[in-house]
Amino acid sequence: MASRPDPTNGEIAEVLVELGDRYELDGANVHRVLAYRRAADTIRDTPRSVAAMVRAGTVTDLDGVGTTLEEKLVALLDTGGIPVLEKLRAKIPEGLLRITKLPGLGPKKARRLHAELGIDGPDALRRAIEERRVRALSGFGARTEERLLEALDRADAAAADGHDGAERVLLPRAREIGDALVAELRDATGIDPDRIALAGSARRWAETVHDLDVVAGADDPAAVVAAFAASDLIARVDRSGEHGASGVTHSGLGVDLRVVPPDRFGNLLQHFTGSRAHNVAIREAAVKRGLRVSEHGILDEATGVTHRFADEADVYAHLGLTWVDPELREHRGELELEEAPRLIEPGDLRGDLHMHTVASDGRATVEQMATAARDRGLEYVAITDHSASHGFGDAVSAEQLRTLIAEVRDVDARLDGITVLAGSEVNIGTDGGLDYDDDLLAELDWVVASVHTAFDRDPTARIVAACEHPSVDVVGHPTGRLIGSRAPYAVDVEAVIAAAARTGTFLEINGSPRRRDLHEVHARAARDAGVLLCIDSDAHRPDTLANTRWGIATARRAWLGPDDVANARPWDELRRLRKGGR
DNA sequence: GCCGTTTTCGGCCCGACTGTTTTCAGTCG
Repeated sequence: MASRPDPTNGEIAEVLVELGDRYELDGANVHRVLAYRRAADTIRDTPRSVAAMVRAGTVTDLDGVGTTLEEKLVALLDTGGIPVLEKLRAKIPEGLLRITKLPGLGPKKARRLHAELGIDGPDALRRAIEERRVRALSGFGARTEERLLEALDRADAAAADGHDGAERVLLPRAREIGDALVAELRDATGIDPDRIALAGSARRWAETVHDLDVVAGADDPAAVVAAFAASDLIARVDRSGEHGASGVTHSGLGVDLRVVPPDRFGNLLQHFTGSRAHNVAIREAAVKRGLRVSEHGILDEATGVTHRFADEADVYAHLGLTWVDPELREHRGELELEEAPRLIEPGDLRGDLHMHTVASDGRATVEQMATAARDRGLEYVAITDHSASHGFGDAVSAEQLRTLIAEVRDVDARLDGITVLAGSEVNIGTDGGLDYDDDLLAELDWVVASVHTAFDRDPTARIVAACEHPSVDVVGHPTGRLIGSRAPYAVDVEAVIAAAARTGTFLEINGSPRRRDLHEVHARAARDAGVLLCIDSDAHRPDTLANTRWGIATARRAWLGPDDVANARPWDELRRLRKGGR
């Protein structure tokens, strides 16, 4: 019998989400639906292969995975499907799932539309509204018909534009707008600078942001709301009241503003920073102690007293929890911490070991990159242009690499205040081999090995082979994903981590905001396996040297401290840590 | 469907808003 490849954790999670969605439309108990979604979240966040855990009989070790789900996962692995999912697929039309994505239309209403009017998707819904049949149902009215028709039109328009209308923007764009808005509101109102902040996923430095949350504690909320409405950054205000407003930026990013009296700013900031899973876990734990947590305060049910805090740290203290940095608030064990970990900070980075120059596809010279890096406070950089097989006319032949090495040596000798290292970002070939011969590679101070071609040609074996090479210091962007546009290669990250640990190879956290590769979950697993991580900019111009900030964000979300990061060390220390102590 | 300092059954996080209703269910974040 032909064996099928194991589903990835992401694929397993998708199946469970679909099961939850279809169960919900089938009228299942809401907690059962929630159980599927929670298990999906846990599985998506698990760094090890969940398929392997299922085979080993240990999958119920995961939070929220019990014997029933285990049975379903066994079936998924053995047969490629889950019987009840097939039944639900036959019973619940695909189009019904689609219309629950319309704002204002949830599973309960969709279920009734299906049961009572036979509506099985967007087209049937539109027809029923046009024939005024929807308003005849109890609980529906003319206003609901109007809103649903608008929502259908917007969904069609978004589809015509080639997206699904629920876009997430990359963090740098979101933070640029969010930080500017916060600064503007602060300047316009004279509010205490410690009582206004960007919250939500932007404050957690997530990879992408769905909308911005701005929270404030002010004695005069109306002034903050007025400043928001007057801001040039806000294209349209959709709602406005005495406690806040919501609107849309010129680029279509939604913004929610909430304002409370200063004495409860800490509660508000905690609530809107999230994540949802973090907050749910906090509230569940609090309930067991007779406390009810919300954005308005912490209610002690025994005394009836609501405790409010101006500072977020006091919210955590009152709940008996360790305050942790926002980047950790993803319900990945942070609530069990007895002490907040010292996370890596931008100032901890001493070097940047992945950047390009005009020798390949960069825009600046070796000297310009080195000078810019020095001005940013770095002690050392490695110049790592693409290697001989890169193509695009940007390839660096062996002869050109020798010339480049000489140029780097020259710049290093002339420039004070920074060490400039000769390196390369070497392609890993389809056979796992590298572009330059071993003697030339051995001349380099620093070698990044990356997959840039033939992503479907066994990337795991090729990367593992690169780890075995004595001159390879680090694997660059190990999974090759581009956030929102390209899935990771089918690489077994566990196997790569194991190979890196065994061979003393470092793994990169590429700081390009659309890469952030390794992902935080894998970076954390690598650290736990004893692998050192490199946080690099992959800069192609002087200004993108700043991309290490996004790599730092991923590292912090991976719980990494300075000791876990190779280039948080002085070069003299790091050079001795390279494999073989070269 | 999961889970246990309320422990193998009976619960399971919180509040605002909306539109539909005359007190609330559904949706959303």
